Amino acid sequence: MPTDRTPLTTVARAFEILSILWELDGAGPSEIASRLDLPDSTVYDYLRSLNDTRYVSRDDGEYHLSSYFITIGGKMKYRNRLYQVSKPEMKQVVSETDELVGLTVESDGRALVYHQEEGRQALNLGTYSGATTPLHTVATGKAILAYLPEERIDEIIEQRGLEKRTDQTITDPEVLKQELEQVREDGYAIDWDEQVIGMGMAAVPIIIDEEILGSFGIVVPTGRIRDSTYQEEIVQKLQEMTNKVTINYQYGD
Amino acid sequence: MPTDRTPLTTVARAFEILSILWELDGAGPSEIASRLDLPDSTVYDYLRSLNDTRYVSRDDGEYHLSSYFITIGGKMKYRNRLYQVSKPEMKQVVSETDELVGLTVESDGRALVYHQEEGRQALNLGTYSGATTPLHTVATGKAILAYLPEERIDEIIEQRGLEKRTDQTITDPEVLKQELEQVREDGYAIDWDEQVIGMGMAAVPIIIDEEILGSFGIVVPTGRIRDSTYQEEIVQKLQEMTNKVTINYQYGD
DNA sequence: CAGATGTATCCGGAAAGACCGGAATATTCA
DNA sequence: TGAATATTCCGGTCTTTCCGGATACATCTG
Repeated sequence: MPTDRTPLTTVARAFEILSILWELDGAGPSEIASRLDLPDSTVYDYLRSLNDTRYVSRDDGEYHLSSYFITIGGKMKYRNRLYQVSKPEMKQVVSETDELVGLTVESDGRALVYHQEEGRQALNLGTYSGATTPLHTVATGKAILAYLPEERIDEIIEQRGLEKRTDQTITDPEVLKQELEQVREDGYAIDWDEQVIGMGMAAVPIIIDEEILGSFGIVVPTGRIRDSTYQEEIVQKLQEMTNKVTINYQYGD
Repeated sequence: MPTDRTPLTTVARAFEILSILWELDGAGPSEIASRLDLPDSTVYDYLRSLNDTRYVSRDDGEYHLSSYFITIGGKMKYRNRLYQVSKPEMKQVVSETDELVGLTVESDGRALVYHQEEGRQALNLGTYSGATTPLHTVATGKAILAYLPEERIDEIIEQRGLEKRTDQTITDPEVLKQELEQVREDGYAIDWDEQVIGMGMAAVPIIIDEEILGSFGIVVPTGRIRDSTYQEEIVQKLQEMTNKVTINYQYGD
């Protein structure tokens, strides 16, 4: 039986400090030292070392994550095949609907807005590429959750819980599972006022080779999504888009 | 005299490995070990430790940078004041010109496209948020370079050189400095075919409290930018935008 | 402006833990 | 299926981290 070996403490600490720098949006040795209950001089050694990498830099006497993270984040996205294939289709849908269209993926048990395209007067209440939310509070998340293996769903609920965002948020695992069953039946997910009051969305899963890669969603004001004609229209657009993307993803150049 | 202490080797190596993972877009112990001339087992210890952080994950038997970089990159951008203030103005200009509008900053001696807004049929030859290029090959870069302290300019040339991208690229430091002088006189920078054939751009610096924060640029096909009427029109739009942003940056809520 | 308080940096030796050879699995490929 | 290659596991040695204490620097404060 392999003895679960502990990670290299120096590596673990380095990244712990990185995360604190991120959280605090910059800090000095003493502030971090008190958080980690380590001597200032030790933390200083780390910061000094981190500062020698491209990932951290010192401005105004504080150590920060450097803009290299923006470079990596941007390039990572740019070289992702799903993004490449999706972007033109998303722009197309925006030009037709003038709403907010997003590509969401699962990341560490949460819904990550991978990319979004905004119409001229699209509703945008604080979503952006890079934003994360609990999976169960948004249609895009539920469209993904519905196609994850049962064990993984349980694991996520276990790990993350079912945090309540608004009065509409589903907080009971059984209710959630019923809803996911419904999503699988319909082939799409809908929500309104679950994440943010006044905002609703429709979402469809992107499934390739039996595997859920993410979901496309369209965000609209709650009022409009409750209109079933408009809802149908939007869902249809999403499904068309997904079909094209699925094909291009697999067979495109 | 302080003895220049070496960075913690473990920290340096961890980030070196991170960079290799990024470069190779995923790898295993042996591949990295041979690059760094270290035993496989040592590299394994690092990968194991990195995998315990949010920054690296293991898929398909390989270790990769995780999508957490997209989260950080996206959020870092989203919480940046210059971005917040610039975005609406950039959208405005796009709606007026239907070209590609970008916000560029200096990052580690290179031009980093921090954000961009695209018109419907804007020219887009591989620029995107996160893309970097040498400063001297693009108008946005020159608009920044022109307002950096002389020492910093020399340092960048020293460190990065003046790489040739096309026949139009400036490769002589003296010629570059003359051009930067010209930029300071005019208050804007222009280029065409220096970075990519067929693409040209105009850019103006964003200066607040005597400090250069970045530049706004508009990308257009070479043909159009050579038309001096259109050039003037574009430069004027950029200057108006910069004025608004400068004011909002300082005095906005 | 001097003194006081807090923070950052520097140093060197003790103690912790990274390092790596070698063995055991796991995976790939013919 | 067997050989070859890659990954994972282990434990003792010895390099490096770690940290107390000293010093430099910055910021208040009366």
